[in-house]
Amino acid sequence: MPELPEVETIARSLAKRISGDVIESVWLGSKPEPLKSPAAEIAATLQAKRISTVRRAGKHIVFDLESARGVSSPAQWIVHLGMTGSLLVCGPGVEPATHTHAVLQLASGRELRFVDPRRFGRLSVIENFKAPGSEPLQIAFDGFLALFRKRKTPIKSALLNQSLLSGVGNIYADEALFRARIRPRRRASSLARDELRRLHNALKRVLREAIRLGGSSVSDYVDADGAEGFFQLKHRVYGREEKPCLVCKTAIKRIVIAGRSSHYCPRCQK
DNA sequence: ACTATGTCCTGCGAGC
DNA sequence: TGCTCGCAGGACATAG
Repeated sequence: MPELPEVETIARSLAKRISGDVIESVWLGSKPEPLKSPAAEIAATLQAKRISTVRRAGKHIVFDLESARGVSSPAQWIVHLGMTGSLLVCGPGVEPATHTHAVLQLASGRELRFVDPRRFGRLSVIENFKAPGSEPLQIAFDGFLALFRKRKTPIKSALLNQSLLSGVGNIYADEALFRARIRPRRRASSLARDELRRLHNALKRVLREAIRLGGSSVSDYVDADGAEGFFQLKHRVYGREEKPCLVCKTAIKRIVIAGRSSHYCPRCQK
């Protein structure tokens, strides 16, 4: 489900709602699948901690923890939502959704629930988490250029590689490439400097606008308040196979690159 | 070191 | 109505 704009939206709504709240108890589902750290370690790290901040790093949600007396702790709870994960703040009376894998009881009386049908999401605790790639909204153009200059892989695959850029997923890769007028199968190393300039700018514009609109709700994505995003209304190629290009009316094509569907306009994108 | 492919899961809609 | 198939916002392991 979630790429950078969706994760940013979720992190902001969580920060607004549960910053300062204290984790009183932790329940983790019996299937250990979604746990990257041992269940006992996660429970022990979260227990009795105050959530000082919630923020995004790449596609990860980072909960900064402190001891309930306010002493900051290096420990962080890291949640990766995979394809279908969601974090919901709700009252204790609300019936838990199927595929609820973790429930945190908060001192305010509310619960923070992690729900994930496909179980591609991951929970872990770690000290001083750092996402591997660069933040696309932070990296300067020189750094952006250096990431791709020597890669022979298609630019679409390079954009999805989280150790290069952190946070770009399938929707925003396609949308940025359309706006930069670059075909997804082009080898990254074949892109001229001005093409990479367009791509860098297009990616930043697309991500910023998507954050402003609360992300893309393609099937069932909602933020921690249950609110939908609206960027899906601005998609120009993603999910528009065979529909007319909004610029030139040519039918949008769908191809598969690295196992992921990729959408582009064969006329606008070179 | 880089690149391509398969696999992990459940659920939904299309087509028969 | 009920089935089978293909597809889905992601990231790893593995093989070349």
